[in-house]
Amino acid sequence: MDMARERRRLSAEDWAEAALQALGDGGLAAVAVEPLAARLGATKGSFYWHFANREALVTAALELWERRSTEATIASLTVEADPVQRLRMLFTRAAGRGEGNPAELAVRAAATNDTVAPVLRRVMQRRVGYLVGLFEEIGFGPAEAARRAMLAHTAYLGHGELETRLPGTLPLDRAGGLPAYVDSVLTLLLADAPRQAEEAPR
Amino acid sequence: MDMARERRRLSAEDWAEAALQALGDGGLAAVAVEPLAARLGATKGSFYWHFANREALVTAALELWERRSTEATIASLTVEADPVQRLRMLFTRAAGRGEGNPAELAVRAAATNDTVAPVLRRVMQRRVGYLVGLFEEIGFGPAEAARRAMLAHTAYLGHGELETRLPGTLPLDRAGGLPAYVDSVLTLLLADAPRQAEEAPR
DNA sequence: CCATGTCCATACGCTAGCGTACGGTTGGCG
DNA sequence: CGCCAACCGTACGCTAGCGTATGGACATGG
Repeated sequence: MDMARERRRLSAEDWAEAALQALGDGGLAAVAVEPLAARLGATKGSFYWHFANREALVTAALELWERRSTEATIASLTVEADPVQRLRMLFTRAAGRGEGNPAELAVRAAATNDTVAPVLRRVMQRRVGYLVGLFEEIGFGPAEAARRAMLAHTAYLGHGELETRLPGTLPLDRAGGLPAYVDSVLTLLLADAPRQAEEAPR
Repeated sequence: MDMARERRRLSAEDWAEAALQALGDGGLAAVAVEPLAARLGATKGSFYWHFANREALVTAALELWERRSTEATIASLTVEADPVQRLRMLFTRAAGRGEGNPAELAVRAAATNDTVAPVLRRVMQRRVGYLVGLFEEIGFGPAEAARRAMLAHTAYLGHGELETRLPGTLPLDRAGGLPAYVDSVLTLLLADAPRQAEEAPR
């Protein structure tokens, strides 16, 4: 009677992986040593061999998350040359996943935590920076690009929150569904797009 | 030597008020009986006279929050007749407060909690519903109004999150500041408005 | 084949916070 | 005044989770 639960020894990565999983499932509070140990079929003895304390585990999980978020964004980046199409891809991907991005939501929900805050800040600044570049590439001037990037980003944040936390709150059923919404948002974000180079704010 | 801490007896409202305060300050986890008792200069004996358990306290605090959020929105509503101006007011108020809305952020961060979820859902649905009505009043059809309301709402959510959690992440310094941003967002949200597409003030 | 370093289980102590039991105040009313 | 009910303090038990101590298992090279 060998269960699916294998009996091999655990590495620090195994713990970090499980921690990230738990973070997505139950929030930062769920990144707890003893529950995780039980989930992994091990005990605290194993954990405290690999990590100094709980905070180190949280840090490791966040590192994992940060790396993957960044990689994912970069992956989306390299495919398409046209910035407008890149923007469309980003929005489609962001809005597309059914249940949203639980890990990110958990990280954001724990934004007040001292371990979490700097990681989150880095990720967001990278994102906004990328978006600003995108809008500049499209042809907006620096100021207008920053404003549109910020609108795009905040809309992304709010959307993800609604999608994963309160599904069904979105009034999309009578609004043509998600694709129509993405189209609409993109249209608004690109309203009055200049051909290229600079533009003068109204 | 009479301290500022008065010695009068506490009501359930006092506890609920303190709980709401703690919620804003330290999140849902900070709504804890013993710390609050200490903060109020009382003990658990008092608390468990007024409330059955911690969850009842959380419920009371949320009730307080829900009522006030609703009242605040309604208050903003009754002043101005022009829907475009109402929208502008909403955005200006939302973006204006310096440190944001800590209580709301705490509630949203605790969205997975079973006590919190229904309250949050109600508030958000009311908000979105109001926004949809606003955009319809402006002249958009139901579907388009829903989409723009959703964009407005998600942008509001994301903005509040950034403002209170990660101040300084907003790339507004080189984008003309917050008023310019609000103008820009409003312009985009009202792009191609059917009827009286009048907007321009500075 | 056994010794050493790696990895883990068990057992323990400690803390914060929930909830209960119960006795003591306090204040208004008869 | 005196009494009853509302209100509160104190003490207690309980749980979950952190962190430590220590001995044992297990592989692997000498």
